[in-house]
Amino acid sequence: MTTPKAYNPADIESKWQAKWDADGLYHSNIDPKRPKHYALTMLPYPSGDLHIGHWYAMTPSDSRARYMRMKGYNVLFPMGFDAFGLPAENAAIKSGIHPMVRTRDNIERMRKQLRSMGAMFDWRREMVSSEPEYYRWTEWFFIQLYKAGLAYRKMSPVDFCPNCNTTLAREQVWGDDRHCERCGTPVIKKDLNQWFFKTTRYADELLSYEGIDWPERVKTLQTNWIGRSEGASVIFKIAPAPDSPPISGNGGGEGGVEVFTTRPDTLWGATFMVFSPEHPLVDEITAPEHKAEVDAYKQQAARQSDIEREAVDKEKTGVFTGGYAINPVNGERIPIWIADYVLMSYGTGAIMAVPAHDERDFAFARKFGLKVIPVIQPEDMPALDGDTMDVATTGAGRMINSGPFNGTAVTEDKGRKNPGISAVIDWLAEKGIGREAVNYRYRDWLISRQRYWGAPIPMIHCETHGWSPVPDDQLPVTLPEDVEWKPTGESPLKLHPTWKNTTCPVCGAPAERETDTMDTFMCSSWYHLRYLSPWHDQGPFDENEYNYWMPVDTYTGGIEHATMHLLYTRFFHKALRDMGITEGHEPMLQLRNQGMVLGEDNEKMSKSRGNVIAPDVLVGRYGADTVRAYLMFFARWDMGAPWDSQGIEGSARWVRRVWTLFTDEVRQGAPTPETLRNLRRKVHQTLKRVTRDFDTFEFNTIISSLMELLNEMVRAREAGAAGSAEWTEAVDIYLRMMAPVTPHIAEELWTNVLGKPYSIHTQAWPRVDEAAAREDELTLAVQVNGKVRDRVTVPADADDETVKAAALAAEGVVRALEGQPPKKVIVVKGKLVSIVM
RNA sequence: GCCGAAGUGGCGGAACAGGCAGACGCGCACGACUCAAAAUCGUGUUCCGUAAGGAGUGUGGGUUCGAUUCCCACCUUCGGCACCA
Repeated sequence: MTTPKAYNPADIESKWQAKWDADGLYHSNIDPKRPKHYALTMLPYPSGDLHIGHWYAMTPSDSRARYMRMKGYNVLFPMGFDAFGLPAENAAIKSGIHPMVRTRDNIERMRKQLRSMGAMFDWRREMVSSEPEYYRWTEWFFIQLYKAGLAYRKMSPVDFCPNCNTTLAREQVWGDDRHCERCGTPVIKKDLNQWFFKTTRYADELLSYEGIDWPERVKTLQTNWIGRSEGASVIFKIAPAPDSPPISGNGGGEGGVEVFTTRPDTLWGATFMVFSPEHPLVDEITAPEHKAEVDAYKQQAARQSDIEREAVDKEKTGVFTGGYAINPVNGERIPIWIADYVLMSYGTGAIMAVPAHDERDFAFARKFGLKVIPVIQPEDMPALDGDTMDVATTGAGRMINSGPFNGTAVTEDKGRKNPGISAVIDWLAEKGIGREAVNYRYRDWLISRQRYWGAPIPMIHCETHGWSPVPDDQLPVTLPEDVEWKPTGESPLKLHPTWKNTTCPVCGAPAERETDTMDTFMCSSWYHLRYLSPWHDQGPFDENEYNYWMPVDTYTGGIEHATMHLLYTRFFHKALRDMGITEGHEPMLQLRNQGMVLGEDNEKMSKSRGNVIAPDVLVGRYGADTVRAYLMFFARWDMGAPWDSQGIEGSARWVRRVWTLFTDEVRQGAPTPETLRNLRRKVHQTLKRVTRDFDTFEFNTIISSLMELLNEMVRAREAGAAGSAEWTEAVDIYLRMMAPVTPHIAEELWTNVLGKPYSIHTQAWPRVDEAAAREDELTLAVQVNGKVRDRVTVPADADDETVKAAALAAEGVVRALEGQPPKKVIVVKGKLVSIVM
């Protein structure tokens, strides 16, 4: 036994961290005898310093991983770094420090900070995405996707600063006028040939969440992001101008343009077409007298961001091209306009406009005086008149002005479930004008980046043989260190004098490497696989490790990744599954998201606002255990909350009071049986709640339950309970419950102060004694006409008649009844009695 | 504008089958210990009211013996965004 001493977190924490490390206490190894639990938390970008937000994400995740370990699972809880990306390259441009040097320095600092957390990370399994041992396999995965036919090249516009001569990320384009963050020059669009993955091939499968326990919120976000809609694809022929050459067409054969619509039942009401200003046919269809106007409109549309173009309350704009199309269902000649509310990136970039039954088309038609023809008559409305109607109707009704379909019922349903739509689709197919079609908002994944600090795209281009993947035995294609990363308008790798020169894998002739690098989301799509065996050099992972640990059982991280990262990693897993590399349909079975810690001013934390909370400072002042406890306590984990630097005092007090209670000299007293019974009951009730809350990720109530039990124990100790068997049990269970939350002080009290066998972190989670947790008697509220008038205490097993009698005899009830007999008495077992007068 | 989440004391939050609103903590007030302060400990703390009592979970309705919880309408805040054809 150690003599009582003051609580000194700095000493305790560094001592135990060193010992756990030396003993390999947190090494996770395959053990077929135990059930496994792969707990994964989103890996940080090595920005330089650990942020309180990292702690908020990671420490509750660590606590839960520790809890699972005590429950008997063989737990894997790894950590690594998502180390490629823009900030390191920007810093290099500004300061001249090589991205690799900066990244390695930052990682070194963050590793230290992460260790101060006292988490159960198995550091032998650390991965760093910017090291060749890792990105060798990122490249290898690219090649597998390429070989599976999932990678292709396509022209695609990027934001470009003509002054800095560089491609800009969305975050580098500032302001309403869309200028370059660095120099203020207005940004332009530049078309580049880039690599894509066919994520859309998996769109339908990604819409199924079968077998995974993910928050509804995330599933809804992903579903909306994929945006599946059912309808029809219809070809509109372009009406040739009297003396112009024939029109080339766009996917619709000779002289036709393809359009997707969810409302083929309204085709007879299509009185004009609208093309996106970027549509490839615009120049061809534009009549000479409209050319100047069309070109001017195209220019101003290109200057806007998608978000501006998509703003709902914006006044509709557009110009007439002078061209006409033929409505295929009735042969009408209809004008073609261009407008920025039609986006090239959605559907086919051209729409048929039905102003009578679409709000945007209606606003557009009214503004520009275009024809409105109603074709769906709602049942309970007076006959619609295209000239006088003042709002588009979008609901159900019967088809009118629609040739063979007049009288057909149209419901509110979408797609084939709607009889009107279904009938028209069949008719279109029969006539060869259109077909049933499904459209997605989801787009293929653009992975090319005109950057240095990323994984090279392992492709070689030969004049004769086109693109070939780099042969496996030449992987990885490593980044050269001697590059010019100052912006030049080209990928830095392209400017390197020799790096891009290689030979064609097919013919051996001189050839060039791809000089773009990969999107960092590519690196983070498979990092959970690298953790399994970062030492493995025969493949991305060791199959034995995969077979034991995968899939990820619990994935924790921020909600902001709901649509990008979490969809990419699901796509990745499914694509690899189809190549036989992974198994199962989903990589992560359970997902839980934490909310955001805001600054004390209730704003998002940022350096520029000066409201950033540094965990290092807090650890220095209070110790890691207190910071961990406070982060679990101060807000609902899935909600987050503004930081409160006074509130942490409460957690600090709790930790100190535990220390005092367990290190004070034990003075044996003469406790009453009731004191001991009450203590035991509280202990097991608390255990029950804490167990449930760990299971459901409700961390804040774990801490408050532990605080409550501490208060009870302080009272019991004053009543002489210390030294009793009940007290010994209470202390034992208390420390086990505390261990996942505050691992250092729990270990110190367990091993050093109480002299129990090292380590507390290898102990089993205690079992609830239901009999001990049960209440002997209950205090019930008695309501008269819904108002609490008194309380009665009855044995827990009292029958309803006994309870009723006690309630009616209670003083406050008698007074409220004023001598009148109750109309009804309701006894709610264990809760209350409700009397109706 | 649409989608999602949320509105409970001075503050963070609790209430987990519709059943005692405000657990736990912060802050505050008073007290003990101190020459004093800090730390620690104790008591109190939703609002109105001296009290009895009354009101009260964003607002207005509804269902119910009983609603923070369920239903309808609305308001506000936060997050995301697609004028999605």
